Amino acid sequence: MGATKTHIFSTRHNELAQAAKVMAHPARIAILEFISKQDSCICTDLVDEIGLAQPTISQHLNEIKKIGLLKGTFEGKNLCYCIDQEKWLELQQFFNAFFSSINQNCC
Amino acid sequence: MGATKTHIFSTRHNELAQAAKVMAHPARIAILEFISKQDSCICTDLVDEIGLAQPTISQHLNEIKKIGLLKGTFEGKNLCYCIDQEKWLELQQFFNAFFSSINQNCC
DNA sequence: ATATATCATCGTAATATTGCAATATCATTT
DNA sequence: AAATGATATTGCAATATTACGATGATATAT
Repeated sequence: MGATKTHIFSTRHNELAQAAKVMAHPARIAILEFISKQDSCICTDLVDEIGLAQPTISQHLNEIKKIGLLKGTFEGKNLCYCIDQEKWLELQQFFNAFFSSINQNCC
Repeated sequence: MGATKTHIFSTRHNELAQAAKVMAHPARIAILEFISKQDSCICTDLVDEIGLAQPTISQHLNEIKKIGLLKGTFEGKNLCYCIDQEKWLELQQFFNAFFSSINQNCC
C-alpha cells in the first residue's frame, strides 16, 4: 500500500500527472519563473532568491530537468540552466488540451 | 524538516502549486475526465471505472472538491458530482497565464 | 422497521516527498 | 598542484501522500 498504482492508468493520464507533479511545488514554480526572467542562471542565485538550501534547490532543479524542461549549457565558468522552450510549449498545449476537454454536462 | 516551507513563497506561487497538486495524480486526472464524460456521476461508477477502492476514490474526490472544482447535488437517490465550470475555466486561465509568462532568454 | 445501496470517515500501513548537513565532484584560478 | 567556487550526490529525519479494511451515516426500497 501507499504507492500510486500507475499500471492501472493510461499513459496519457500518467504523463499528465507526472507533468503536473513538477509544478506541484511552489519552489519549482518560483524556480521556473526566476529562470525565465534571467539572462543566465546559476544555482547560487536561486539559493539566494528562493531561500532554500543549495542541495534542496539542486534537487528541485533535477526534478524539473527529469521531464526535459531544462537545458543546461556552460557559460564561462558557471553552469547556465535554461528552459527548453520547445518542451515548455509542448507541455502548455498538453495541459490546455486537457483543460479544454473537460466540460460541464450536468447540475 | 520534510514539510514544504510555504511561508517563504508568494501566495500566487503557493496557489499554483496547490492547483497543480490536484492534477498530480493519474486517478484524479481520470476522475475529472470521467465525470466530464458522464451525464451524471456517482462514486460507484468511478470505483468500477478507475479500479481503486471506494474509500480511495472518495479521498481523491475530496481533494478535487477542496479547491472548489466540484459541485455536488442530489439527483434522485444518488449523489451527483459535477465539475464547477466557472472554477475550471478560472484554473485553465491561471495555468495558461503562468505558461505564457515563461519564455526563453538564454542558451 | 429492516434491509440494501451509496458514499464518507477513521485508523493504519506502505511509500513518496521535502529539506538539509556533510561530502563529493569538477572546472577555474592562483 | 593546491586553493577556490559552484553545483551534485549521499544519507537521513520529518512530513505528506496513497491506499484500503472496517465502520458510520444516510437515503431508498421492501
